[in-house]
This record gives sequence, C-alpha cells and structure tokens, in this order.
Amino acid sequence: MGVSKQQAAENRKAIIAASEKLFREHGIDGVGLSALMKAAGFTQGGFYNHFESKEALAAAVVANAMDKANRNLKEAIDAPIGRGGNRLKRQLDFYLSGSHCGDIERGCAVAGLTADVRRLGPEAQSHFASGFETMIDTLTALIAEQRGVGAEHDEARREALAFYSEMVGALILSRAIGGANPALGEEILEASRRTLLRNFALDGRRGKR
Amino acid sequence: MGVSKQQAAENRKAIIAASEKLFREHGIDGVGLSALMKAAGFTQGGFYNHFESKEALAAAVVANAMDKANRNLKEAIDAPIGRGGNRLKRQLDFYLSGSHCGDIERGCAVAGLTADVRRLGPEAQSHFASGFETMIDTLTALIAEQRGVGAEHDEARREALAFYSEMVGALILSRAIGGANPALGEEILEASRRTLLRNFALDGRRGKR
DNA sequence: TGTACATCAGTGAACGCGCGTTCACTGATGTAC
DNA sequence: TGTACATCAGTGAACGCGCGTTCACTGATGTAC
Repeated sequence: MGVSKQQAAENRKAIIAASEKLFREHGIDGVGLSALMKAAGFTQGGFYNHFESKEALAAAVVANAMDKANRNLKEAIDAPIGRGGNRLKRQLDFYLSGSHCGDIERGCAVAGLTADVRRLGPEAQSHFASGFETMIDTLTALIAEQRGVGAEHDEARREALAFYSEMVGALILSRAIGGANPALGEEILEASRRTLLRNFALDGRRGKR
Repeated sequence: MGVSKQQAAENRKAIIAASEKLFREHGIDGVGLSALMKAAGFTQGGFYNHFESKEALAAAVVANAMDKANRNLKEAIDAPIGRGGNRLKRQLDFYLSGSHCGDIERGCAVAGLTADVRRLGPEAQSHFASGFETMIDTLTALIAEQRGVGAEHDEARREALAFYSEMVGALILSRAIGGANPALGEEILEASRRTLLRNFALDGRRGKR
C-alpha cells in the first residue's frame, strides 16, 4: 500500500526474477500467477499493476533472461585467463559441466527456455531470437579467435551455430535422461565435451585442424 | 456403447496417438483430457476406462513414441541405398531438413518430447531413457560402419551421442527461433548439417578423418 | 446351440479446484498550488 | 514550505472457466450353464 516509484520498479524486477525461476522449472503452463506473485513476495491481485497479461510477463521474462545471458557470456569470456588457457575451452568445460546441467533455474537461458519458446507469444519469440543472434555473434568472434588469423567469418559463424547447437542439445538431453538414468545423462555431456574439444582443436593439439 | 475387447484396444491406441500429437504441439500441460478424448473421437468420461490418470497416459505416450521412433530409425537405416550413397549421410540430411523440422507432430520423438520429459513422472522418464539408449545403440553401429574396420566401440558410441546431441539441439533451436526469424532457423539447420558432414567425413572426402 | 447374467467401454453430467483476470478498496507517494 | 488532492502499487475477494477426476447409467460383448 503506497509505494515509491523506485520501489515499484524493483518489485516489478522481483516478479520477473521469481517468474523466470519458476517458468524454467515447471514451464509457463505449469505455474500460476498466484504462485508467481507469492514467490516474489506479493499477493495475486497486484500482478496487473505490472503486466498486461501472463503472456506479457512471459515476454518480459524471456527478454530479461536473454539480456542477462548475453551479459554473463561476455563477462565470462572477458575474464582473465592464465597462460596456456583457452577462452573457448573454458566456456565449453563450464557449459557441459554437471553443475551447470543441474542448475536449471540459473543456467543457460537458451537451454532453459528453448523448448517453451515455441509455445509463447510472438513478442517472447522475438526477444528470444534476437538474444540468440547476439549470443551467436559473440561466439563467432570467439571461434574466429580460436581458429586464428585467416579464419573466414562465414565459416566461423557456421561453426559457432553448430557448436552451440551441440552444447544446447547435449544439455537438454542430459537433463531429460538424467532423472531416469544419471550415468547416461553424464555420459551425454562428456561425449559432447570430448567431441567438441577434438573438433575445435582444444584438446592440446593446438592450431587449426 | 458396448464394444468388443479388440475395438477397445484399438480405441486405446487411438487415444494414445491423438494425445501424442497434441502433447507435442501444445505440451502436456497445454492440453486437457477433454480435448484429447475429443481428438480421438470419444467423450471425456471414457478416459479412465483406459488410463489411471493423465500422468499414466503421458507415460504410455512416451513409451509408444519411443518404440515407434526406434522402429522407424531401423527401417530407415535398413532401406536400400544406391551406389555411392551413405546411410549416415541420408539420415543426417533427413533429420536436419526443413520438412522434418516443420513436422513437430510426427517428427523425431526425442526432439519432440525432450523438453517436456523432465516434468513428467518417473515412468515416462524411464521409457524415454531406455528408448533413447536403444536409439544410441543403433546410431553407434551406424557410425562404426561409417568409420570402417578398426573403429573402437567406445569412440563410436561417444560420437553417436555427440552426433545425436547436435542434431537434436539444432532441430529444437531451429524450431524455437524459426517462428520469429525463419532465415536464422534454417541457418541453424544448415550450419549443423555442414559441420556434421565434415566432421564425420560424409562430404565427399570419404574415409577416416 | 440358447438363455441369463456379468462385464466393462462408452456417455454425459457433475465434483472441487486452481486458473487468468477483474474489481472495490487502501493509503503512502507524488504533484499542484 | 504547507496543504489538498490525484495517483497508483498494493490487498484480498470475487468472476467465469476449464481443468483432472468421479459417478450413475447404458447396452453390446463375453461368459457360464
């Protein structure tokens, strides 16, 4: 009752943050507004002071998640790296680690949302697509760096898309399988990790393929 | 009303078939029993003559979809192939084609269900995992054949897992992106297709890498 | 083979419940003078 | 700077609706004799 504009803006962010977690975990159809608002610390009725509809919230959640993911990715890539280290390898090792796989709520937004995006409204789909595009640009630069001078942009981009597809596929499959067969779930991650290390010449045999 | 046992068994199959389509399209939470039964040609009340609960139906749907997928895969692989043709390449070209990508209702069950499996009951998860395992066995044999004599089983299996992860990832990402950005959706498929062709020596440069 | 009865897949209405959304109301914040 | 009033984020109850599930009932199928 009676809240400053600044506080209201923060509350809105809290609703988005709580919703992202619950959406990822249970799917957008799997959680109601009542639960979302409660998780954010409010009662149900206030929802429509912040969002026009549940679909509008979903769009805001996707936009926020993708922005955050891109910021995190750039930050992770820019982080200092020791001698002999490799930015692409570090990213790969993190992405296909068991801890990242287990962290559905806060892990890669693309992997966490991909499956549901198809069933969301056009606004959410659009935010997802443009966020993904940005991510691919970042990854393309990283792969061009890895391939060294003379790397063609088109090929680097193609490899970035393939690289990311495999990481996302492995993560999602591992999560889908891991519940019933944890060993197979881990095997999926490790298989892609090793294969990508080899195909991108990250396994010690440095240089171009 | 009053139906032979054989007819009842067929009706049960019809419910499973209709449910699979609707589950894939709208997600399990996105479609109600009323719609499922109507799609199969029945009224809502009869559902519980066939299934204990919606969750039990989901388990039956997953089991059926994975069995069918494995049968289809083996059939596709065993199909005769022309001179100079390649079974693995044919499978890859089909899987990452635009038509397969667009056919969510009948396309690859793994790609169609992966995302939702995590939120299903243990029985459904178990059916999914064992169906996936069978699929990987088939693919491992295909890749060992591709790699030629001397291929190690462990490596072939690892490559099968990575190969499949990338195909599934590309398909799911393409579907998630394609709605908002069709060109990027197609680019994702094509990027993985070309990358896999190269990495598995299917692009004309035959033989081991 | 015929007859009597049990079975059970089907119908259609109803159950309680939680959904997304609306609304009247509250009261501190923000604004106009 | 003080006062009067509008704004609007919050509450909590209510709305209609569709959900998953239950139930009484129907009548052809299947079984026992």
